[in-house]
Amino acid sequence: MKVFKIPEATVMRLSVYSRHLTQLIGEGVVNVSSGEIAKGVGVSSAQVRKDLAYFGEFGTRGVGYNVQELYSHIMRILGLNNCWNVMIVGAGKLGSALAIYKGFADRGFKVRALLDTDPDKIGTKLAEDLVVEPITVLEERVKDENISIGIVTVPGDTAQEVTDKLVEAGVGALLNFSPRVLRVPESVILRNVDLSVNLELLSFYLSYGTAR
Amino acid sequence: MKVFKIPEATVMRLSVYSRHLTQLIGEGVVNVSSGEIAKGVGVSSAQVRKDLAYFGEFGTRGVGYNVQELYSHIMRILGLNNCWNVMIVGAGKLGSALAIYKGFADRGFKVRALLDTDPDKIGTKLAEDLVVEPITVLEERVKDENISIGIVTVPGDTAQEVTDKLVEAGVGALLNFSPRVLRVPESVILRNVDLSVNLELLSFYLSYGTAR
DNA sequence: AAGTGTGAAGTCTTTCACAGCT
DNA sequence: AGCTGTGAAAGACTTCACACTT
Repeated sequence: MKVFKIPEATVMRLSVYSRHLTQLIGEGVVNVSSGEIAKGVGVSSAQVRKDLAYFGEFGTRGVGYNVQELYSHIMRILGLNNCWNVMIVGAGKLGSALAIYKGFADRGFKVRALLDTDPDKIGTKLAEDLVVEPITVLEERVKDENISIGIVTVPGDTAQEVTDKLVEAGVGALLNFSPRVLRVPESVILRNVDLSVNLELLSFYLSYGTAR
Repeated sequence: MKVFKIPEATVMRLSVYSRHLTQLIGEGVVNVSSGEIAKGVGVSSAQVRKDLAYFGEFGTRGVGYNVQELYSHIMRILGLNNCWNVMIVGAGKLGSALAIYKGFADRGFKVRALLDTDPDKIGTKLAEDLVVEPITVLEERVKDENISIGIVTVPGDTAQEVTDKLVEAGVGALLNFSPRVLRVPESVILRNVDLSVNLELLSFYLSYGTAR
């Protein structure tokens, strides 16, 4: 399969489309047009078609898309046709919240381990099969549980250190919630979810708007 | 002040630059070049200069930027030279975690209220001056506390309802953590932080990578 | 000599508009 | 008649490269 460079924005929209389709499936809708999807998720219909066109022809001209079929295609494209094992490092409020976040489990992301350095947190039971463990078991757990995704929820000053350990242990992708720019090898996929940046964007647009 | 359309990416990078500058200030650095900032945050030096150029000329040719001065400029640009009052609706694990997230307070975002419908959660004390309140006080609290930013951390099925209430009450901007596409009037600023979308992006790139 | 500020070029992304199926 | 799939056009963003200032 020759894959052209896919815009990141396209992949993110696919994820959104797929969730909209879940909803349509729940409502028993069988067919849907690009225009209807577009309306449902707030983009243009041409955008929807272009996004899908990167991966093939999933619709029928004059008719639209079969909801169930399109959903399956997108889930496969996103690599969500089977589970991913996840490790979270940092069992603070945020890490703990993410560890039991239902939205992840629903989409096939299984949090297999939650680590921290704080002795007070170690041993805390968050769910039937999830107990906070010391960070010393990181490498062992990554290997035993076949972890491919690491989530970093430690404070900024230890984020790079934790990242290095995760990379060293062989994790292939990282989701960084710390407010630091992390350095990883080319081969490791990194995404930042900077919560403050998002609020600051609102701040900017609020300021700009009121200054008018 | 005639403001051209500023790319969203530029605003997000400014936020990142400002945090990098905080670090430099801590280290006692007085001057910094666009190249050094670029290296520190992982973008090109031309990008840094271009981003700043949208807002004025802050540097000295041949020398660079005064760290403290540039920091102040960026903070003002971002509207962070004074506080923003924030309300969080949804006191689940995520909402509660965000409510006491230090990263927000550090940057001038004050969480003045945390609401929920669940009687079991109402009354829970999260901090000295933060107790979970019933959602019925939403409008009153928005007005009394002069709330301009709402954070939505309720499950998807009530997200639109909560959003409507926040908009009705007069909130100017929303940060949506629910996995739903929200409808808001043109005048209200909306940003989505879809946690699953970010993981699914990793899933996609992992799948694509391993399929090679 | 060093490093900013910026038009111009290049690249990437979205929208347009219509041929081609059903 | 309706809606997809897609080249071509438009638009947005990034990088280049260099004149200009200290």
